[in-house]
Amino acid sequence: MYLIQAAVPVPLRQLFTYTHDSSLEHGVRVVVPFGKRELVGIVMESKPVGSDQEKAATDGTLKAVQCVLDTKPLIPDELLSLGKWLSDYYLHPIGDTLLTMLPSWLRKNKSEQEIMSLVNQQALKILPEGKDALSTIPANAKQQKRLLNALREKSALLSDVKQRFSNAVINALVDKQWAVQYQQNLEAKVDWQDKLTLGNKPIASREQGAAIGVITSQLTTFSVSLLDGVTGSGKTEVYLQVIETVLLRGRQVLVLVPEIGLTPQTVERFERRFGHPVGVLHSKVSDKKRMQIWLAAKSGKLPLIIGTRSAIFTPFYQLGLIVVDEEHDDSFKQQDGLRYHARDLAAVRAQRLGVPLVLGSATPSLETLNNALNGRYQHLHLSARAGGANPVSQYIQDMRNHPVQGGIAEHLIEKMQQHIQAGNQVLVFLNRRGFSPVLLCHACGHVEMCHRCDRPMTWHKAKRQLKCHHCDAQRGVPNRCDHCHSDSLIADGLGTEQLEQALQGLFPSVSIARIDRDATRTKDALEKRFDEIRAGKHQLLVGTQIVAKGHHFPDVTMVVIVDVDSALFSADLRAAEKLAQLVTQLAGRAGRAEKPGEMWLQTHHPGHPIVQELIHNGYAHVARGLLAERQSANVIPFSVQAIVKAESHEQYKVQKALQLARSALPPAHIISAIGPVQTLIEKKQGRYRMMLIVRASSRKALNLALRHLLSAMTASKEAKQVRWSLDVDAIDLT
DNA sequence: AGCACGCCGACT
DNA sequence: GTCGGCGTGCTC
Repeated sequence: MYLIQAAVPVPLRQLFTYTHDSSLEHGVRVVVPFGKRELVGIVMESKPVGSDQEKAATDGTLKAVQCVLDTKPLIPDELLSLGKWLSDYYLHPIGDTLLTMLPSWLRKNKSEQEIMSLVNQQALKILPEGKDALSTIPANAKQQKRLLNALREKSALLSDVKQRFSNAVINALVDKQWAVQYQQNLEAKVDWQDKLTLGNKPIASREQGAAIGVITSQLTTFSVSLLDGVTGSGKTEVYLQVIETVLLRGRQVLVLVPEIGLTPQTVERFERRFGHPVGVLHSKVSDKKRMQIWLAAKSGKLPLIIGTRSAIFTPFYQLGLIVVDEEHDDSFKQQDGLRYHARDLAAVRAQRLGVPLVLGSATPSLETLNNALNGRYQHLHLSARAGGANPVSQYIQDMRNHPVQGGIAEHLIEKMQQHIQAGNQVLVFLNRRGFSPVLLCHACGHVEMCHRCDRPMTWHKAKRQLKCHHCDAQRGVPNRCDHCHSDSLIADGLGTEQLEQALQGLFPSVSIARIDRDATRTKDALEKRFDEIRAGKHQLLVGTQIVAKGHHFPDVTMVVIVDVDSALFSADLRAAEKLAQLVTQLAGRAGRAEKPGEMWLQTHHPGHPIVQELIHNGYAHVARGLLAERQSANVIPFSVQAIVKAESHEQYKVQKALQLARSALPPAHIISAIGPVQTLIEKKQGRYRMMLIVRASSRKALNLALRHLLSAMTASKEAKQVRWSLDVDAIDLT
């Protein structure tokens, strides 16, 4: 008799022990009874029954494994141990962690046969008659000729062919016996190495060459390189050439991209370069396809995987390199359930496998930049822009006492008019990230601050009060500015919708395109909107974050950033970093060499160091300045943090639960706790929300403290009455 | 998370 | 007199 410890998909931080008449390997899936239910569990430990005590348990308290789904483990040890690490680090239940990591096919009660049948794929290959026919094929059979040509060098999976050719074309080739369908075993030995088309590459610039050289000289050990290069400096070419070297050595490559960055064009570029299908993973890939790619990557059949966040959980036969493009992008952090950061996890995986990690960005996150500056990461620079100098000049619009219409300075409205009349596009950008309205003096720019925390007070319109989100101090709204005694106190609070309306009033004959999450719910709607913009259907573009990601706007010659101040005076300590990244990304994406553009930042604080640095010295300087501030305030990345969030219909319950959480923490000299304080969005769907920020100087101390907190929370009645969650390395304060 | 048990209000 | 509301408790 054996004791089997299994991870079961429930939100409980423990394994469950079952009995079985034989030993089971780690990673084997089993069906186990669980309460009144049957669940698919994953074997984590297996040992023979030893002590009498254990023997007694086998015929009493323990239940038996119901059935074993796999004859050999489908889940490799590497993933299993990564799962354990994740569960420990993010303090997330192990069963749910594995659930998040694995394709849904493995979590459902799918038999081994059913899963393995996926690796026997229908494929299409050309016959000698087909090759002969290529020269004699009638001119009107265009598609048939195209498909034959595609098959000439190598056969293709039927599912891939079907995406590009109709059934009629495929059937025609089979009927004429020019091509034949056959079973291809995707688990067969690695065979792509000699099929790659390599060497077809542009000559690298001196800087690119240097970066490629540094990375490829150490492909057999763990290292992290930050590829720090402005938009258009050719980061992708560096990736491609490094990837080529890795593939040549028979190793696989994983490329992670932000959610919005994975376009068909990107995939095509990789496929064209290497002449081999790429495994593509994102939220829209079907469960079946996902399972296929998972198996193909695991067996070594797929040389290259490109995917979003969750692709970091792909198993590999022999991984040789991980690339994370646009590493600063927040979409790499999962915001619910297992709140992992794919970029951080990429570093963990690369280290465990002893392979290099390349992080690319024009605007590196402060976490990554700090690691590059302190020498933990290699810092590789690409400064040259392929098309010459940055075509966008940046200016400050001083808003103090300046007449404003619809949130835009009159001076800029005139300029916008000129640009539109010249046949160009104008982009009006509203920065709403980490937005919390502050009380601002329109005459002098003074912002009402908390006397205790020296942080801006948040304006609560309904309660007619100012509140500090750091210490919960509050006071009434003053009538006059504390500083210059002017009575023109204003609160910013414009949304994209209102902005669009106001602009339509100002420019009645102009077509306005709104680009934000609300207007473009689906990815298709977003693509469609971008196509319209490229086609010149709209002259005025109004957008949020989303426009700064991935897309180029060649006809935009003027960019207006409406509200810089809300980022300078945000309760979110990352707001300034995000603003700097946005402005820089936008500047890189608007205009082109022969059509120089201008960018305007509207602010009541023209002298603010962040604004000044951004305009005159660029992101790299701002980022270093922000890092220095973070260091003196001893916040991330100079300390580590986690956030406990709670919500309930009753506000006092939220307070109580988080206060209990706080009281479970070690003393203040080890851990500093802030809160319970307001979340940036205080009430959502009728539920009051608050958070407790927990800071420590080391990951170890934080982890330990959170374990105390967790055991107190799971045992307490107060916590059971609220919805609560724990977010290690949290970046979301909403 | 599910899925039970359990003890109080409006219905055949 | 039952049906069903969701509070509390357990799952090897």
